[in-house]
Amino acid sequence: MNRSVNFQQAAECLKVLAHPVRLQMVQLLLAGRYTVGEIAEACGVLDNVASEHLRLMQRCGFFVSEREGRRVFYTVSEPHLSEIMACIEARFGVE
Amino acid sequence: MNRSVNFQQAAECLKVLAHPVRLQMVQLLLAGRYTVGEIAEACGVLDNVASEHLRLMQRCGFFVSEREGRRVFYTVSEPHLSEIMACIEARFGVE
DNA sequence: TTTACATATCGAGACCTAGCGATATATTGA
DNA sequence: TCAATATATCGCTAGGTCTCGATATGTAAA
Repeated sequence: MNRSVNFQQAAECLKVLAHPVRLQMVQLLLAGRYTVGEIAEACGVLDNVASEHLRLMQRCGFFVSEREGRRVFYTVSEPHLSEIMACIEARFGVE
Repeated sequence: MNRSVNFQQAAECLKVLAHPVRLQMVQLLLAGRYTVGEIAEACGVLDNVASEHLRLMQRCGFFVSEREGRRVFYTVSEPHLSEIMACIEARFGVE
């Protein structure tokens, strides 16, 4: 038993996930593809703040970005993210 | 869709989980019941450091402690923890 | 080519966290 | 009671994170 886990790397990624705004971004992007402005508005933060959060999420492989004109769209790129979010919803979801 | 989630509370608990030593503690305690000293040794940290990590885990409901004589045993008390750990192992486990 | 728009980056300040040594508390046995 | 063991707490320092306003970059429309 006790499958070998890279705790260091796992902790770094969990730390990125461990922020209320970033969790909200994950839930949003699991449902679709949105621009920085749309994400910022949905999460109630300034555009530059959203941009920095998105950059962190991108750095650890959760999201990818695609520019279209002057907009940049973000999408989920980590396959396990929906599973992890499901666990979080199971524990912290309210009826 | 988009089940309503308490992102604030979820983020706080994830932040507690997001530490390599604490992740290791979770994996250990999912497999059994151990004293502070045993946990500290297994995780390669000083007893007082382990004690502080364990207190954090206890505060957000992941662990509970039971004193027996001069020892204190810790066990997992959060039912979703094994599911969450399974997700983490699926993503960050090495073969 | 100038202007507006969308996003990204920078620098600063406030706040938080990790880990350590020292010390305190609790329990047991001599 | 005194000493030993096991755990918990405290005070400190170093380093990290969050958010903001300001500014920079990239793109398209006028």
